[in-house]
Amino acid sequence: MKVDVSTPKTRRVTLADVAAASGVSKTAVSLILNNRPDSRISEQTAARVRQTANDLGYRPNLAAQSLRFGKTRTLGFISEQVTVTRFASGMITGILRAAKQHDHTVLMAETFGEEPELRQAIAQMSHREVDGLILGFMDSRLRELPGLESEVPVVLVNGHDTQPRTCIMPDEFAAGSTVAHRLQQAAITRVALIGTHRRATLHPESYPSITRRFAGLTQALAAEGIGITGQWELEDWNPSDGFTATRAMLAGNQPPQALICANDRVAMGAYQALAEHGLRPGIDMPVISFDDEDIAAYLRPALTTVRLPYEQMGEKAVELLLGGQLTADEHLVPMPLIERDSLPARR
Amino acid sequence: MKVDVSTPKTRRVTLADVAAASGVSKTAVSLILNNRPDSRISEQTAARVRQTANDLGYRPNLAAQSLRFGKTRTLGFISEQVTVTRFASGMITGILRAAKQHDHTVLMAETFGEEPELRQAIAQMSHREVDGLILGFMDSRLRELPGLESEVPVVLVNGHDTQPRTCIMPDEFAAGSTVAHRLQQAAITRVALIGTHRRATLHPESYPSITRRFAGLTQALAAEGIGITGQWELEDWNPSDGFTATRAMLAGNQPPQALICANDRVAMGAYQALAEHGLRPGIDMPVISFDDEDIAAYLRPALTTVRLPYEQMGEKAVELLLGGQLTADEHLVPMPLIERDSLPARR
DNA sequence: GTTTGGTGCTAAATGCATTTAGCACCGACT
DNA sequence: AGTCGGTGCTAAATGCATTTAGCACCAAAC
Repeated sequence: MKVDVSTPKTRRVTLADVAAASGVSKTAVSLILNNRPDSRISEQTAARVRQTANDLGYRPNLAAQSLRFGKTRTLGFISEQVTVTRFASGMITGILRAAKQHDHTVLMAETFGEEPELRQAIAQMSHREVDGLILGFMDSRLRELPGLESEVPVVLVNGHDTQPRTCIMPDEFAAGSTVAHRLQQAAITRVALIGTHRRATLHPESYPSITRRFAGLTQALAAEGIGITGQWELEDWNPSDGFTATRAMLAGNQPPQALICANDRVAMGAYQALAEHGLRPGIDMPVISFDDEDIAAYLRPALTTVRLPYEQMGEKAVELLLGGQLTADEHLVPMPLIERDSLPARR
Repeated sequence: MKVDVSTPKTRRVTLADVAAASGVSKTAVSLILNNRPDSRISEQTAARVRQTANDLGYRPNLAAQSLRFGKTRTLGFISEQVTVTRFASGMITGILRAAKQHDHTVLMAETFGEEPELRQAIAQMSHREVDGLILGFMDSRLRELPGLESEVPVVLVNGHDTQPRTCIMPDEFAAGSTVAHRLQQAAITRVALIGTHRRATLHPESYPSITRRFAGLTQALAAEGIGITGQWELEDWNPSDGFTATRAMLAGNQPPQALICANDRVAMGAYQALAEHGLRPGIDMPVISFDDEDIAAYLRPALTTVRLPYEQMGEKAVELLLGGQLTADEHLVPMPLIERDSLPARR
């Protein structure tokens, strides 16, 4: 059964239609429907026109409005990798929610991590005359943004430009304190750091997030009087890396009282290595981590971790863009501790 | 240091500018730049105009074009839950990729699973005059779509309407055969099914995907001569559910030779229960599953699973929308088997 | 009586690209 | 000489909402 469900256009109702139907000029209708303050239209006429507009189901044509105003009530979101993890999703959710609040819609593009794609997406978006542009990155590498000479206001989320530019970052440094303080409360005095980042260690200025995460951690641990038994440098932060590192750590002769994992995936690998060693994560060996990906809740015991607040970051980006004056500041968003079951209760 | 990076608009280059700069009429410029076939403009003039347009960096104003054509070269994507899992992300990626190929951009909205939000999003999008609408659902419940009397062509991804409507579904039934056949190749003759779905069993017509998944499975297993030692009904399909069910299964007296898990999260729970029982997943107990979420690759041993092809489904949605005649058919997209390490090699 | 000030409304211009209808000119043919 | 058919181009209309400038009318004020 082939049913054609493509639909022939019925002509839409225009301002002129409403004007004709209510016997006034287009001007009058426009003034009335937009509630222009000093329009001096009689309340009678106004009521009649409003009624007619309503009956006819009139909605102003957005293309026409855009043409007049040079504004589209649209925001562009260009993301490096939507595909990867829950991160971009959180960002999208925050952006969508905030945009809706401001009666804006969101145009999406993805660069798949490629620079030409990024350039093209930026061109595409400014061509579409978005009122603001949000660039979301997945790792916070410093970068030079191509093709951004255009006139669109821009906010970077989770990344920096070599130019001064408005950007939004998670407060990784403070997160270090959060973790150290929490460990101190659990009366832990010796920890192992599973997973520093090789490239970040080599080029700290290129990986501000990771660098701050560990700087905050080291400083706060020292302040709380917690010793570091060792730290393992990794190329990547996937479960298999965490597994290898933890295994190596366990083969050493300096057993820590708890594990700080670079992120949740590393923690997952740590769980696997601990299990292999007959150690129960969270009981025989407390674990705390960063990010709060989906898997954090899936692990057994569920992982206590410091959340990357992507949703709030997305919201904030919209607020800044639509809220008026954009200044080239860096905005830090706090990272909340998500208490689950991999770290003994405070005492 | 406060640097103002909001940017005052520089007037954009219009067709009239190009016309003036090259000393011809707007008509001529339009004809030339759009390569109108029988425009009878001399090649000399054309070359000159093209040069000027290029020098000035002229780009046609899309609002003006939309106004004329009533087309926006924009697709709307309304998703039930971007937040949840990699699924919507895969869909987005596919849609974005295909849209770009057709030189369209994508407007996003999210319903957060609420019907009023869905209705509003649909209204919003048709108001924005999108050229097509993609509705993406996360569970494939049959549903009645609100506020869809409008004139926009629509494709549903992973869901059905009570109206005849174009929709795209994963080929769950065939996936059942894939799994059964693969098990047969591994010489397995008795399996346990971890996780049928309570609500889906009660209302099969409301959960076509789940229903088909198990119908395909049951039928194909029978055809391959593989026996089912038992199946566990679950309320939800999260790791904790899989854990509970597998534990119950292990307490029984009919040990299977392999586990078929309802999805990857269930499989993750099954891994945990097996480990608790001293059984090594994939070695002492082969496991196969459905979906191919991120965790499938993270598990140890990595999980062999049948992928939900969301990316292809997103692409297909765009192709159908932009490819001309839309018919109210259901399109099935094959689900590929992703071989990893939780099922012994074929022989 | 006529200037002043409201009041209630409208014509026309604007933003920009596209398209229809058609003008002006030239060479060729009758 | 007059007509026909090209060729090369243009003026004006169109799509739609908003805004500026201003018209027509009436009452009050001088």
